[in-house]
Amino acid sequence: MVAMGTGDTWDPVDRAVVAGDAWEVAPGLLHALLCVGNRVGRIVEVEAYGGSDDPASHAHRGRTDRNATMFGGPGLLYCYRSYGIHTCANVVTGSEGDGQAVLVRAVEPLGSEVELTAMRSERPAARRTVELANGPGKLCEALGITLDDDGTDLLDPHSRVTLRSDGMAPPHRVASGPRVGISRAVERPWRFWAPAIPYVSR
DNA sequence: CATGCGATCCGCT
DNA sequence: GCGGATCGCATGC
Repeated sequence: MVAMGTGDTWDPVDRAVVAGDAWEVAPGLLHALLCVGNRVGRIVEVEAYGGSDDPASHAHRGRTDRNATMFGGPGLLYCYRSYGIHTCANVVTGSEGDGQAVLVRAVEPLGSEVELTAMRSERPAARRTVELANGPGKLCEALGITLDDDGTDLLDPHSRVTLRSDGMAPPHRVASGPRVGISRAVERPWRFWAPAIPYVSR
């Protein structure tokens, strides 16, 4: 059985953890907790996106109104609208001005039965718990992350959306492969996931 | 189970 | 105008 508790049961991760390059930070975020109030998801799949040197990154062509948060400094939450419909959530990494971020692609839903019920009601299409948050748009809908949360400091314990750790270490072995849904820089194996976990995407 | 497509936003061509 | 860091439904095997 998983640990139960509210989102503020645990401390936010240290900012130094997310101050490195995205491709180095990303696997270390596996098993961390993405918390929105009492809704909690354990991160089981991520993708790293670099700054101007990464053709697949939103930051590749520099700063715009949409991606400004990517340049705002490590620990911020960068939210963007995908395909006109879905919201995706990223943890900004590196140094201020870099434009690096880690996309959260899937979480294992945790929290109390009350919160799990709330998440299921957000996603009636999910027939099983495994399908609740096994995709970047799905997890935002299940947890209640919207574009209004863009720019949130995930490491401020008082923020509505936070990045925390309950002490569980990242997986001993991390699986990696090409990022999903991109056409450039496909050769970079910057998608990372916890192997043998049923909550990953696709 | 595999493939196709619509929804509909943002940034670049 | 078009191509995405997507998802869910419809269709057809």
